[in-house]
Amino acid sequence: MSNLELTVLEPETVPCCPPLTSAELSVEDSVRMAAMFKALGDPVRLRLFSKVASHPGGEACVCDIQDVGVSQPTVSHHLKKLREAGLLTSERRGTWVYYKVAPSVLAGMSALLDLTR
Amino acid sequence: MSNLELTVLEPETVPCCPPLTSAELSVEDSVRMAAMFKALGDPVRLRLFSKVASHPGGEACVCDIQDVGVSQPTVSHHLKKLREAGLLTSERRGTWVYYKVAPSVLAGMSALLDLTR
DNA sequence: ACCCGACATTGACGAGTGTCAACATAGACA
DNA sequence: TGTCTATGTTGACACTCGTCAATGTCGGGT
Repeated sequence: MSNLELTVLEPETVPCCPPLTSAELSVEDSVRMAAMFKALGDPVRLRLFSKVASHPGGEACVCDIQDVGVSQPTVSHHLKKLREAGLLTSERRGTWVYYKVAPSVLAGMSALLDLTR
Repeated sequence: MSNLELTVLEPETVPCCPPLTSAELSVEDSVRMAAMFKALGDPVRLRLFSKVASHPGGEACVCDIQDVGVSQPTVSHHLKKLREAGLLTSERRGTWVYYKVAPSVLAGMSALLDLTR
């Protein structure tokens, strides 16, 4: 199931946009990128994302990262949002579900904010 | 007046955080950075920010960028949010108010998302 | 078959957000 | 002073969001 979502998001691995300082964002790009920024625009989600990104191997199961001060359903809800935004992918292995970052999308966001060029 | 706000935001020019992939974000940092991501998490705001950032000289008056499909008060409202998030600074020169990007803050966000190191 | 632990979904609620019309303010210029 | 233009503020409204309790689902073990 989560594999299907991953497939859907795959085409977006193409580098999104030139740096913000070099050209004005198109309407469609602004909608797409704003959705990603929005996903990181909540402290709990940003911490969850940070925990996954900094975890050894670049992936973590929910049990490793769910200590963020909110209830388990809320954690699950936020992880779903991050997945839907294309920032995380999930995979079930036995009892646990593992989340990992979607590196190409992150690189796109970084490039968008790059000021050096 | 806007100069006062600029002064308040000045201390945040210190590079915020290590890259997300290298260490887990602290609670306070996640609150602070999430507020910035949140400010860019609306398509209209992201386009306004893009228009300012890509404008020659790195600054633009409202009249240059207000063609984003919403009313003038809404544009003003969004610019205020971007200012409060520390992403833009404003300065009145005669009839027009000029907005420019706060480069150090942007650099901090870019560094946070940097995957190369 | 049963239970238990890991994670997701549903439904509900208060708080926050984006938007506009109406109005206010501040400079420039006659 | 008065008027026009540029921009900000206020108040209201529909809608979205973050959160939790309750419940559901899926796998592993006994």
